[in-house]
Amino acid sequence: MGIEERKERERQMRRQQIMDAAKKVFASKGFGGATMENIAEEAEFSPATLYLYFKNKDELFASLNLRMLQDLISRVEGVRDQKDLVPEKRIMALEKALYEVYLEDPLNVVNVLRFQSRGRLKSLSPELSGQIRECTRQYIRAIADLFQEGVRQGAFLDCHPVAFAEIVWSIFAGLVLNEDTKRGLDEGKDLLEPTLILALEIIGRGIMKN
Amino acid sequence: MGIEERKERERQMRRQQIMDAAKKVFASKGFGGATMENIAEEAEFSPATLYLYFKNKDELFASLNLRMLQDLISRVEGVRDQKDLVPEKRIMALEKALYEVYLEDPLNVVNVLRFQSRGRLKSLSPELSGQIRECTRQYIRAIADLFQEGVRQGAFLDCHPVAFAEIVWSIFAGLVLNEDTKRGLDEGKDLLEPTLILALEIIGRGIMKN
Amino acid sequence: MGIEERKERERQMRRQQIMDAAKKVFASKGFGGATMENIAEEAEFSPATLYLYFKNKDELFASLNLRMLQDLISRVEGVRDQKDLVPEKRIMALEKALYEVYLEDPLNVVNVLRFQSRGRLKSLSPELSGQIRECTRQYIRAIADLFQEGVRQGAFLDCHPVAFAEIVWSIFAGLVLNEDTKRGLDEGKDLLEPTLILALEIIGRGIMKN
Amino acid sequence: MGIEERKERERQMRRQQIMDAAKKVFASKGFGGATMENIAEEAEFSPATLYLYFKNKDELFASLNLRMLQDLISRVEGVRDQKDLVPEKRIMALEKALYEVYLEDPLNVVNVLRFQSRGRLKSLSPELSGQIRECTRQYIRAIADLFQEGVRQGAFLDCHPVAFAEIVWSIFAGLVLNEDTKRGLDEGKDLLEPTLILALEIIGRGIMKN
DNA sequence: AATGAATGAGCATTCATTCAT
DNA sequence: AATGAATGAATGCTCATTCAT
Repeated sequence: MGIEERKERERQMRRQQIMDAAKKVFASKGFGGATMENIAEEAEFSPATLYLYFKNKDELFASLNLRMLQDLISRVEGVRDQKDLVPEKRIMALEKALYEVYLEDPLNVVNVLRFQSRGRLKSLSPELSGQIRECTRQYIRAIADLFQEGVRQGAFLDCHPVAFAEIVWSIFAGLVLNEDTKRGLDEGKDLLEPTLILALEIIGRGIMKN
Repeated sequence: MGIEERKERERQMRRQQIMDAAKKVFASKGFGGATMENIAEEAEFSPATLYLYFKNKDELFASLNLRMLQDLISRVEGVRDQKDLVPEKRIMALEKALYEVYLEDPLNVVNVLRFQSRGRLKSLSPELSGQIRECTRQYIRAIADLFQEGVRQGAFLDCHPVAFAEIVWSIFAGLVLNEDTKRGLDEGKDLLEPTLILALEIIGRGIMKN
Repeated sequence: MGIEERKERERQMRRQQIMDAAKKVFASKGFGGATMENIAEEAEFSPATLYLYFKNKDELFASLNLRMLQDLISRVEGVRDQKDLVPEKRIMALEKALYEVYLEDPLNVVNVLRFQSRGRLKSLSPELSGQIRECTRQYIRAIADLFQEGVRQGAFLDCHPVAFAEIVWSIFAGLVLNEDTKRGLDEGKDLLEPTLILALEIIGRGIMKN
Repeated sequence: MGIEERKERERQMRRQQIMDAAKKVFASKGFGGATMENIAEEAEFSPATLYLYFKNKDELFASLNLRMLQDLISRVEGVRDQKDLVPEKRIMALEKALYEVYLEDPLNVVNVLRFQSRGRLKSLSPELSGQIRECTRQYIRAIADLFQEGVRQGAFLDCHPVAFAEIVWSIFAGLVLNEDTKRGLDEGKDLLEPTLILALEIIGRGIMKN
């Protein structure tokens, strides 16, 4: 019925509302520093209400991760599927995709990277942590595919595509965290993009067959 | 004189003792999970005693960072100063240096990387955050120098050496964190070194002239 | 008319439904451990609906008490009214009546006994606590009457019948709780009935004239 | 050393202080109604301090139980060991002992009885719950011994002494709870003792041979 | 120098209850 | 009549930190 649908839609909107608030708060205070009350306030709900939509703080945080990962996946898969681009261009398109994910929500990307740590999030439901695991596989897979294609075309050196994907991802993650650390030390301006471009150029050259 | 020195030496020893304990505890429980009492127990001191040697938990943690950073610096500077190696070899020596830092104390490297965030760094005393800033500059500088030398010798493409240094460092950091995350998800085995080698090989090829 | 009656009947049925659910839930989790949501789920209603039939959790619980007390009263009065039995037999019939009340719903008898405490009773609405008071009077009265009759017949010693009634009731209550406690400690088997029989035999002998 | 001893003594005093406060608060609000903060206030400590002396609320409460049970045991064993009394007198001495335990702290006896329920106290350490179990055995054993002695002397009927002990204990517990319930309903005065005396007289007569 | 003792300030989470629909 | 949604108000418990001794 239309009424059922509307209810469900409203429910999703409120969930979204809470996630948006959480994003802001986690971004400004970090996971440990943010309290459920902070988030509730920001979302203009009572703390108890948060628990109607998320089982606990860990799951709320993880849902943010998931959202970011899904965004990442769709962008990276987009690049993977642009089969018409020459390999070099695709590496640059990958750079762009990663950077866009970062731009979407810089602080939260940092948080996700920092907290996606072994066992740090203790009370995740199996489903959620399964989904996160799955997403992680998926974007690594997409990057690997993209690279594999270049190998197939004879453009790239033939090395383990998943390792390669992890390297690309690590550069991204490492640079993002490095940027955050530097700003913690220096209040400098954001130099992520040029460095990321440079990095992927080097990588690109590095795997190009002669 | 002698007596003063001895006292100071003893003081340093106890400091060391505490740092060793802290390293263990932070490594196994993370920063947030570790309590000052846990650390005190491990160090066989009372919690109050810790505060005679470290202003607070953050600074104790940061001191650990510092130790790791100093280790890192000395190793990287060692590589920089081996002027006789050909550029390619030096990049591999750099890889080795980074990996040794990791091996020295994997869990703590992870912790350092995860927690050196904007928010946390700002809460440190000016001296300590100054020292950390200085160390960060120093190892980045050392890597940059090492690379610069290659440029000077005409072996490497001429790009911003500091950016290059950051890229190398980010790969290291990113791979280390990635490894840790993967282990949290999958309990897989440690594949850091081969991936790190591959990464630096690619990077090496990528910056080689012609 | 007929329609009104039907409505009322349906209303009573739903009330009953809720009470049945509550009985189960209180029995398995205790008063403090049971939540209104638990009960609602068991009753297949929404929590809000419970409040259409009971003012609050306390009153819902107390209604259960009342039901048990009414069962108790009718059984005890049944014994009292069996005027043809010789006094000894009537004491044994009383034992049987008490034990049947227990069998009817052991866990709830325990709950009633444990929670009918000063503090809780005072928080009930005057009507409900009045009803409970009345019931308590009634079954004590019935036991007292039963005993009084024995005195009148010259079979029993002449002591305060209400005190006697309270003693009998206390033995029952005490043994039931003791049984429950023991099971909490030892997981032993249910020895209530033989002990209850023994107790009433002793009591019986104790009040028999010579 | 004297200094060690003094410290230990002080520690015990503070523990005692907390237990006294807890006793008051539990007595007036019941277990569920009392908060750790209430107790802390009454004890003139901070809530956190309570946790230096008791692992959690359950254990604090159970420690009170233990104290009461130990008092009970020592009194009942006292009666058991007065071998010179004739059986009837010893039953009355038992009555006195039980009543004294009650007088020592009426409200808490009620609480102990109400909450010594299967599984109600969830987070007890095995030691503590073991001690409680042991105490329960001990006082039942003592009453049983006392009765057994009467059997041996040929004064009492020969029935299962432990069952007998449980009956006596149940009468006591039942009357105490009944008293509390009545006061919840009526604010009447305390009639426990005469009823308890009567009950034990009846019991006494009931088990006397001929 | 070392610490036993104490605590202030928090914080995630729960749940009985209400009310607009 | 029934309920989905929301929440106010608690509360047990933790921990970094201090300080008298």
